[in-house]
Amino acid sequence: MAPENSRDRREELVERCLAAFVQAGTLDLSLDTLAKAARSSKRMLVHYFGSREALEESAISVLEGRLRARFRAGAFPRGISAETAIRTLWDQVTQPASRGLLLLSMDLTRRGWSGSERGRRFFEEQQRLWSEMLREFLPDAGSVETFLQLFQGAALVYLATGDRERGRRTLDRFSGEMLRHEPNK
Amino acid sequence: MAPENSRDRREELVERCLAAFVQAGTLDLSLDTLAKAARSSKRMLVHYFGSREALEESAISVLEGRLRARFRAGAFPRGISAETAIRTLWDQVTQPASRGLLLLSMDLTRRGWSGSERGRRFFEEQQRLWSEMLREFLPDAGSVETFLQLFQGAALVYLATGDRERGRRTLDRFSGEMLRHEPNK
DNA sequence: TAATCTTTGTACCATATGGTACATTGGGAG
DNA sequence: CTCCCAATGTACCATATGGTACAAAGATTA
Repeated sequence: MAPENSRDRREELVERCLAAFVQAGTLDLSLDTLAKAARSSKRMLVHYFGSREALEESAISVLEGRLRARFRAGAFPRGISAETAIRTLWDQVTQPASRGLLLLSMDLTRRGWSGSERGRRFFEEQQRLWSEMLREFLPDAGSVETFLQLFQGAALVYLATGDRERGRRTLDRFSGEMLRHEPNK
Repeated sequence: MAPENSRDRREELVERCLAAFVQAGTLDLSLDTLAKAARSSKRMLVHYFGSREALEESAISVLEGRLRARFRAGAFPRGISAETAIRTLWDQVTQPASRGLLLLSMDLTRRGWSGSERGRRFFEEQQRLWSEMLREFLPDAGSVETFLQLFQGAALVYLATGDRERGRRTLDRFSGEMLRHEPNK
């Protein structure tokens, strides 16, 4: 069913653009490329969003909403062990189908450290999200902090090499450490 | 002393361009910007290197040479503890003066995961370098692998937030774990 | 129906970019 | 001195990019 009013059309366009960004693994698509991928035209993108910047902002907001839903606190069943949660996270994030999403997140993070305030905000929100989600699986704030950094390093290695195993090994090792110090509960 | 022959001039130019890349924290500088930073002209850059791509290749090679010298196996005195070595590495890498170098390395790594074969090669060489350097401080290959990923995640967080402390904390924690399992030697 | 508002295409523009053509200079070799 | 080749500047070109002008075609409303 085709969208009826202008707001619906805008929303449909932003969905399609986000899909294109995810597929490309970056926000760095020209308006023409983007429009083609979204089955629209540069003319219409500018018409509905006013500028490329505004379009990007809309797409990022939608992306953040999705990630919030997917990685919110309580996204995993309460009962499962830290090992299971960690393993599941890694398997999800490094699924081939998720690669675009991971690349796009990394692209935003990179924009953050290259000076983009929006990129920095995105990064900080993801950190917060994951921290809250992990708090119920890991024993203390320090282990959450370590996990986050280890996971990000693992993700970076995965992106650069395509090898899921390196990260899986180190995360398993991390889980093992958890166990050794917190063998119960 | 001014360079005399054509090869010297080329080398001087590549040094200056590398310095510009480091200062910018990325290879993504236009030839004009680059030329200005190198006190030369686009015309001359093309004259000496033939193309932007060749220029980048030269600069990357020089960069790799420097990193090889700085992070080679044996770069640290044999006797020092893993804690000291790790702490020193972190302090060096996150020194404000090193920020451009870190950014540039990350930029190359990103190019690697965005499809650049050269970027991938750069990344793998750095991994190899650091592995060899760390082998004499860490007890086994697994801990080296974990350390590398943790360090890279820490560096990413440092770049995105500017906060050196987060990484310092998790690396100290990692050192502590080492100690707990390998209290002697 | 007439008037108005939204949507859309086509052609265009200004700017940036990597790179080239051409002419000029300047120093060393014969 | 003259010839030649490297070095260099200026102007230029083709392409890509974000964005705009203008006009036409629907759709909506008075």
